[in-house]
Amino acid sequence: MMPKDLTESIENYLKAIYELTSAGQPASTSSLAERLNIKPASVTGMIQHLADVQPPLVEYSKHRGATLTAHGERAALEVIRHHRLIETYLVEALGYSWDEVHEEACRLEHVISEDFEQRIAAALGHPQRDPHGDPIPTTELVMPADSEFPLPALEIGSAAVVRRVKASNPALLRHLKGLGIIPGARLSVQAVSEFDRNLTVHLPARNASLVLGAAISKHIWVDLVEEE
Amino acid sequence: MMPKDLTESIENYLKAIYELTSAGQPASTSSLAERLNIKPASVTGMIQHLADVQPPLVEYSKHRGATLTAHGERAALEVIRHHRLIETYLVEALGYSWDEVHEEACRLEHVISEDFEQRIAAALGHPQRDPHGDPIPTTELVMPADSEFPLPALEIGSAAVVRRVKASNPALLRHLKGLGIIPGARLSVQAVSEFDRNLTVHLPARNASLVLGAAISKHIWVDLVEEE
DNA sequence: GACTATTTTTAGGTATTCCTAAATATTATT
DNA sequence: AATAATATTTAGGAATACCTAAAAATAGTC
Repeated sequence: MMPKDLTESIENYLKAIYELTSAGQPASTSSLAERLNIKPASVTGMIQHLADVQPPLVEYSKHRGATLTAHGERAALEVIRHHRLIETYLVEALGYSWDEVHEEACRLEHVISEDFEQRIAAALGHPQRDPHGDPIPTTELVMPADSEFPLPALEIGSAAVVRRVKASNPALLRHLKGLGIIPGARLSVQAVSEFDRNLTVHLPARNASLVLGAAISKHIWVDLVEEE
Repeated sequence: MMPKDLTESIENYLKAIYELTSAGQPASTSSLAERLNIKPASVTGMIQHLADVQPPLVEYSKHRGATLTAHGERAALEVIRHHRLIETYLVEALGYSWDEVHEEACRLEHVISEDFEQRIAAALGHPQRDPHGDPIPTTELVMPADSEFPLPALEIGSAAVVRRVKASNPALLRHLKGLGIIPGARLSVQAVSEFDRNLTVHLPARNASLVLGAAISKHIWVDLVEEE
């Protein structure tokens, strides 16, 4: 039942494929290459390897991209659970800020034991989301269902709450925290600029409005809230 | 000033050389091979590499073993500091027992950042020894001086205190804890068996005596204490 | 001091994971 | 439907860190 242990490199590929395929499409060679900072030719080689391994970790047909098999998905969720628990632990137990945790978690996620995972999960009270609001897969490796969606899809005037800030760039994260854009923040969209997709966002808690470019707003995921 | 970052493999070699040369002799190819579970031929290759790198990490002359350069020693002490701080953190903050920490620390020691190191050191109150009593190098990478010595060198009848239990085998560590042989334990040697070097050890706290074979006793390091 | 046993080194090889450059397949445009 | 642009794959290579087998050096014994 327990799959062998995978190399750090393979775990990074599986994690990247998981995230890229969450949109419903297979992960293309070039999208993987860009995300992993590896040349496309190398990605092709690794994908072919992951499809050949027994049991196969990905399903692959030439020029058509890769998706995870059930085995591959389990392995990916294991790494994602590690990553998100570690990020949470660094913030909650060691006083890191949310912009400092990504790199550390990226290195630690591949080396911690299942025992370590269980202990920090217990120490944190089995959290359901990490400091960026990303859901933490359960011990049984199920990704919790969520209902949030990217901010650009929010209707003008609807009240929403920030659920996730899907960014790892430390400077961007500090910037957003400075603006009050953190999980739990209430907001609504007042206007959309037709050509550049800039959003004018209102934050009732600060009684302030600000403008977010499309490159930022797509990383902010929100959920609808009842008006009060 | 800051040396490049070393591979996990190189860090393991440097740590092993540090420990093997602490006895005053250069580390031989075969002793390194045995400690690292690597074939001697491979060790020769790596030692030559470590001596050729700029700046050199080891000093090496053929058939005569390896010692660390100042650079190599700094790198080794960095890894050892990581290892011992992590072991301490696992016990103090996450409830591990002293026999469960070695493997976890061996993996984590290579991937934590200096920031992580500083944070756990601060969280622990900058401890001077790890759960096995081994001294933790300072932030400035100085190994604290110590006065302890192996139990077989303790004179019969002298009161001593256990300072270090230099073992990583979990079963042995559990055994010794069961016997009361942990850092801080008072003891004295009542008798030495002439041929097998077995020691009859008395533990005043338990008002009990026990016999330790030479293979165990050499891993127990003690310090003299004033009689009261 | 010669000889044997042991240790160490050299030589050549393997697996992993990346690379570049060239060839090929797909997609978009006219 | 042909062509151009883009994406992907193939082919061949490099670095790291191991391996085995054979050669060479050292150490121990008579």
